[in-house]
Amino acid sequence: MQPMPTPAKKKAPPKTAGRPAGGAALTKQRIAEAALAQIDELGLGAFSMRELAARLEVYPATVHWHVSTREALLAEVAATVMAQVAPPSGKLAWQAWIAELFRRCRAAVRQHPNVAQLLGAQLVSNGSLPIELVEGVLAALTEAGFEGEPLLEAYNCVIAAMLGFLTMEFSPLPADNTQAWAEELRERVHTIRPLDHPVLTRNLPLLANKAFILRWDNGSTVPLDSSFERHVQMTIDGLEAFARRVRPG
Amino acid sequence: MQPMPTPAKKKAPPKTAGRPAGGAALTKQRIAEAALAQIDELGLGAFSMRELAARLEVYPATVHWHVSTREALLAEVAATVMAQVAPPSGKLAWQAWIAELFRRCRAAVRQHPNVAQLLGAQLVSNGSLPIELVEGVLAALTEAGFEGEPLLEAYNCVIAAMLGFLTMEFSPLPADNTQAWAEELRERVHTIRPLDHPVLTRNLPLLANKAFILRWDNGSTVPLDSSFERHVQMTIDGLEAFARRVRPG
DNA sequence: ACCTGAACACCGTTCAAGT
DNA sequence: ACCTGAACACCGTTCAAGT
Repeated sequence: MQPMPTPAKKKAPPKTAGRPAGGAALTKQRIAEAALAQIDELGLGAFSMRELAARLEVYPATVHWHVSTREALLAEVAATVMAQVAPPSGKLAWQAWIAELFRRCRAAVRQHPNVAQLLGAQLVSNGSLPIELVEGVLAALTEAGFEGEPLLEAYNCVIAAMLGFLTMEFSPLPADNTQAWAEELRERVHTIRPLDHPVLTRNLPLLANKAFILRWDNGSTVPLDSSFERHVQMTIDGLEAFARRVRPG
Repeated sequence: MQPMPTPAKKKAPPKTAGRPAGGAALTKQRIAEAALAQIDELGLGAFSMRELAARLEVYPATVHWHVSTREALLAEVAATVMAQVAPPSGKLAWQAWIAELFRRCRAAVRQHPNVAQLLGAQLVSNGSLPIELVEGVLAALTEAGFEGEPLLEAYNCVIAAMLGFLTMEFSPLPADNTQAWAEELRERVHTIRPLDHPVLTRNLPLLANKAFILRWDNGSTVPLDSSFERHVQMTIDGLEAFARRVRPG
């Protein structure tokens, strides 16, 4: 089998350079959508610029003409997924607004779980999240009574709580998912020595594959619904306690 | 320049197959250490098995004889970094134990910030964290009065709070760090429209490069010390509120 | 302005063969 | 058991050249 220079996969029409005659010109938007689809299907680990180009039936260099870099494209994808997460402002009390934000954010990530690792674990992607989200959180926290340094701290805690949990809940399995690894971890979890780790041993049925570090499936297969709800509640409780410390009475 | 088959970088001694005569045999441990050093220097994005092999002065295949896969090696590295984070048990009240755990964990990650993204954002690495950490958190939460389903929930909230924050604080910059991106984000942050985002605008000096989503440096350059301390406090306050809900009185 | 065609400098992993 | 030497099947990105 000789190398295949043509990007087209089937019945390759004779291609020529220059802007295509049909209105189907390639745009940054279309590329980001195709990238998201590819990531949804295969995961971020298997995502490649070359295969993306192949699906769009263009040469790899063409994609680069529009997006500059792989990292920038992924940031674009992350931004797309998170575009609509901020609830409308001015309708809810600050506690309810934050709870709503958390839930909407999780809903968005659940539709595209493979982008989760971009959100918290890449500064580029993180930096491309919608500014409405930032403004909304700040407004809610201001309503809660925070200002100055405590406002910064509360804001960071909220964002970390939200994106941090989701990053972990949907963190990807090993690429070579022949379950060999899952079997090994399952084995490891079930052969814990009772005398050294009594609490863990006692609660094993409760924890196995449902608790962080003890999981071999991620949130796509085994969602952590109740833990997430509790996390929302804990975050708000924590914020209220913080507010009381800062502004007593 | 012709291809360089020899792995040795300088004054290549004549190499022969088979176990080396000198006691300097390659081990999984030594490989993991070298990998960690390489990640510390160049970042996870620039880490490669081939360069690792070159530094160890062996062929790439030799590394694979010991570690099976790149992902497994990275999990090993993560485990190494987190090996000693769990505080000794039985000496501290549960609140103090958890606070101590958070701080020790952050101290460990600060020494090797480039492994941060492994901890929360990869199920393999997450699954290889020390079991003492798990047992310790469970013991603390049991002392706090949690059992059954609430114990699972509280545990997940604690782990997510801890690793989630650190994953975000130390999330890596773009690989091609010619500051072009940083300049762009800085620009974006400083040209926010005041009428659309009043709270953000008003607090910009406080937030710029110190708040998530508004940063162009990560925790290695601009540590979020006070926010992290607050996060510890908020987590414990949240847990106490949760405990009160579960076990009133 | 937008795309082709080809090249450059890399990857992780596998495998027969050596000692 | 442990390692060499080479190959396989990929990558992201760049660049001259076309239209």
